[in-house]
Amino acid sequence: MSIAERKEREKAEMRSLILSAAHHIFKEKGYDGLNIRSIAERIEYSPATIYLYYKDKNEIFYALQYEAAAAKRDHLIPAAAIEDPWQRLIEFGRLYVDFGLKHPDWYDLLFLTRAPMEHVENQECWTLGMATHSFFVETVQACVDARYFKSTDTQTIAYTLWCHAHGLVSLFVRERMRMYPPEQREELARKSFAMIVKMAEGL
Amino acid sequence: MSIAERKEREKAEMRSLILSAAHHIFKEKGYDGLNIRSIAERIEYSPATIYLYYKDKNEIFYALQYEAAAAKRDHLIPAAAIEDPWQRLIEFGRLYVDFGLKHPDWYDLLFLTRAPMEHVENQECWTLGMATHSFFVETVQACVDARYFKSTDTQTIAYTLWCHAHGLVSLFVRERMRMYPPEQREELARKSFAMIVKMAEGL
DNA sequence: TTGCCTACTAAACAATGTTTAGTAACTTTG
DNA sequence: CAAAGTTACTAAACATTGTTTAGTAGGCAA
Repeated sequence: MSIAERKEREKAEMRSLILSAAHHIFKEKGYDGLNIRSIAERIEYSPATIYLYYKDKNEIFYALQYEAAAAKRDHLIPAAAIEDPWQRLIEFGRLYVDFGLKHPDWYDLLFLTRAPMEHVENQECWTLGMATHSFFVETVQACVDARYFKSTDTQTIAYTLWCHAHGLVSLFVRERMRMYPPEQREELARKSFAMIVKMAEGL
Repeated sequence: MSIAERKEREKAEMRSLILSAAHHIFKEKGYDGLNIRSIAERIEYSPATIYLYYKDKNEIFYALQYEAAAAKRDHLIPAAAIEDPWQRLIEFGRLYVDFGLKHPDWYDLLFLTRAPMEHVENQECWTLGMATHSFFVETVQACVDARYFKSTDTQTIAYTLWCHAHGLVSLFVRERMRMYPPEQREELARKSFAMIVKMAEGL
């Protein structure tokens, strides 16, 4: 069965080659510059070959989205080491915003792009995202348990904080902050983050 | 010069006819269902004719975006009548979120779509949006002036509240709330809005 | 060695944005 | 009013991009 094994390995390698090309093109040319022909050209195969390894463009897209979710998780990992739940929550939030501002393309792909959620495919990515989200909610729960808040509505607290962070990053990523001079934007984001922390203290 | 006037009027009517068709198609079939040929078919002209009235698809798109901005402004108008700045601010926020949840397509077009901001065209829409935004910031300023907050950093307060509302609507519009059962989502949004109001009280 | 099967591709198809070249009706001019 | 010019419109084509089809060449099995 060695031949079959080799073939399977080669198949996996080819999928990985395609995805890696897609990854590079996405990083260089963004969402709009990513098309099947450009991937094919980069790996020096015909466009039709791509379809032997991925059902359609969306499947490649989902795979990329998974990479974004993994990158986000990796970015947030350092927060997990912090003992104190309140400090952990703050650092988690800070890293979340930091990820969005440093990797707007990835954030866009995860949260602002139309295509991905339409069909409930892309299970792995959703699962990974949910794990990260659960870690966040658990940290809020730990804060609630330790009486860091007066409120005990973990769900609403978590959701409210998420809304703020997500809104902050989204306005950045989609360039809806034109009313503020470019050099002020990051500072405003930092101030706003500090403000929501202060506000949360009074919860 | 009557003929020239008539021609100008006819030109404006045609532009309006095209835009109205685009509007209907957008409402029925959404962003992806809106294309030049479908507009042409609806108004019973050839696709090429569209290009005699709009430079390209983006220009139609920008015009639609302006409609969305106008719809948003109209939706928020009732808040302006409220005397007390704090109550006005709350109502403004409530109506903002309400608009987003009731007209996800419009909100999407205004804040979540990639195309519009790329070139700094679409001046009128931006101007209209800025006017609405200024009204919001002025209301926050009025609250600051009336000592509703301990903080006096109007800009950061306004931005923080906007981040929350925008994040809340965005997560809805782009369906990133799958972890909550559908029937819980609106309630969670309402609770979160109430929570941010409470949090703002302590600012 | 023969026949099958796999990986791959050229070419085509379909959808959609956009341009070109031409036509018919309307308007101006002499 | 007739000739010339202009305008409004269109059919057809072109370009791009996702996707499918019909094959082909080379490895693999019998």
